Amino acid sequence: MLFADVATVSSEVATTRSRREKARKLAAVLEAVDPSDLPVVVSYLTGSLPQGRIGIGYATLTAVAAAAVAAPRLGVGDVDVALTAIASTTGPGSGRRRAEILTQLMGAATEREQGFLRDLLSGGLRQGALEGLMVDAIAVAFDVDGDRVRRASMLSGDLPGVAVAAALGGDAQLDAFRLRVFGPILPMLASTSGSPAAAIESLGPSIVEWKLDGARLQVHLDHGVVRAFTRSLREVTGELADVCESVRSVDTPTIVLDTEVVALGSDGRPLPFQETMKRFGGTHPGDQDSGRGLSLFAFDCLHLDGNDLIDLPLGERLAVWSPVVPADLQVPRLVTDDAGEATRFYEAAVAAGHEGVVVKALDSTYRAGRRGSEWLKIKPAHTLDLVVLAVEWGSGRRRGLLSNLHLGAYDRDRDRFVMLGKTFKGLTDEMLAWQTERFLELETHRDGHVVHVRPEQVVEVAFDGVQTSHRYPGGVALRFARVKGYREDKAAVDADTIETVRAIRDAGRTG
DNA sequence: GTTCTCCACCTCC
DNA sequence: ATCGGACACATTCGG
DNA sequence: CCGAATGTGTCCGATGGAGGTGGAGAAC
Repeated sequence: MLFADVATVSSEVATTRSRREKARKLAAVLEAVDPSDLPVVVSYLTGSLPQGRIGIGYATLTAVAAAAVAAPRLGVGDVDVALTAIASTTGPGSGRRRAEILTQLMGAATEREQGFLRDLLSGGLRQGALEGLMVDAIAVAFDVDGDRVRRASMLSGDLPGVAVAAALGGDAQLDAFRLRVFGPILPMLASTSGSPAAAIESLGPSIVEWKLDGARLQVHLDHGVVRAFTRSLREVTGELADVCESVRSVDTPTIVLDTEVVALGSDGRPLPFQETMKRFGGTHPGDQDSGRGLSLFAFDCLHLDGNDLIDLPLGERLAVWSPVVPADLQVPRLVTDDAGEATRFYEAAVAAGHEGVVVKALDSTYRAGRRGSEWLKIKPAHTLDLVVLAVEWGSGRRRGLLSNLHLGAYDRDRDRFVMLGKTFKGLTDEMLAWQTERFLELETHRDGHVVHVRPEQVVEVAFDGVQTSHRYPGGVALRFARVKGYREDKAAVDADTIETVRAIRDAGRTG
């Protein structure tokens, strides 16, 4: 198949609003493509590369200049070969060599193909369709059941492979995708809820468990061999030898556990998230800290000794696996349908320094890869009134609007505002329009795409916590900041100061 | 040539 | 990770 | 009973901070 056909359908999909229509257009291409090109085409049309990251970013892309050809001649396979060559180029001088290969590829592409390649390589493909729509497209193209496609994708994390299976073997082949030990599946995710009481009310009898501020880890044990995978299915067995070792103490031949790993202090209280991450990924030989000092907390089980548990209700899963796993490897939990009890458990978890709780419906199956309402997470939020120091012009669908706010608080010692982070979240279209006008009025000067403003506009910002920062002058940054609303009743002198921010940080340290 | 610093990229949340 | 907007589908409402 | 209004499930896109790795180029 010509690469141009892929680029063309991408731009058609981008201008189509209806999701069903997008899926139909994608399906038409899938039907036409040779099975040998199918995985690559599925990958490109979901905005990803089969090679994964290949070391080409915005800087390289903008530096590459090549005249476009008039008539398409690149095959999908040609592009794949070129990108594979780029991905496999490493070592001294590799940056230049990668740019050369990219220039050649661009020089063989039409204008439209160049644009598609640029979007694809920069990760900025915006066609309003990614994996979700591709699942539907595969179902339409090969006349198979959409739910089976979705399930196969979640169980394998390999949508291109699923497409090939659907094309060659139909529903029967899709059903062959099963949970396998050492074949990680996409983890189930949680939606957000406002309070434990609200969560219990909507879910009924539930498990309420600590939400730990660490990293998700899916651990597979089979006859003494342990392998571990992150939320995105990256294997981290080698980085977490100690954690894997601790799972070997589970006294059963074969088990797949859904867990969280977190760094705990000597007092048992959790250390900051940054500390957990530091202990991940240490690939330096002899690094004392790497992989050490992480505690594992299992909260679910996907497979036990030949039996897949994911289609059992949560309560039955728990009854099966809980007796098998040592108590000190299990997350603290409560089974209840009482809102008051759940609330007290949540408050205790927060007081112990944890993020909050997750409330899970006792009768829910394990929906791999889905973010359903059967799991609800609750964490406390802080709120501050901060001052906008600057705003960045938005891109994509926010082009032409001032979008990303630089947030600051007054620092008495330095007699100036210090920046605490940025946010673009929580803004409605109406607020975006308003703030674009407002901040252009307050503009003092520009620096690239940053518009600096007089520090006068107060904004109410919610955030999950304060983290230590080496980027910002106050030494602190807000985690997951989002706008709650503009405070037109407040002047900058009425806003919160850096002292308040530090107080929140210190309160979090000691509980 | 070796070391140091910066930047781009990537992945956790 | 968070959030708002958009679309598809199910359910309820107004007549 | 029908079409409109409303609610729910999902997906998509726009971007946040920390920290680690590896390459490029400057400093020595």
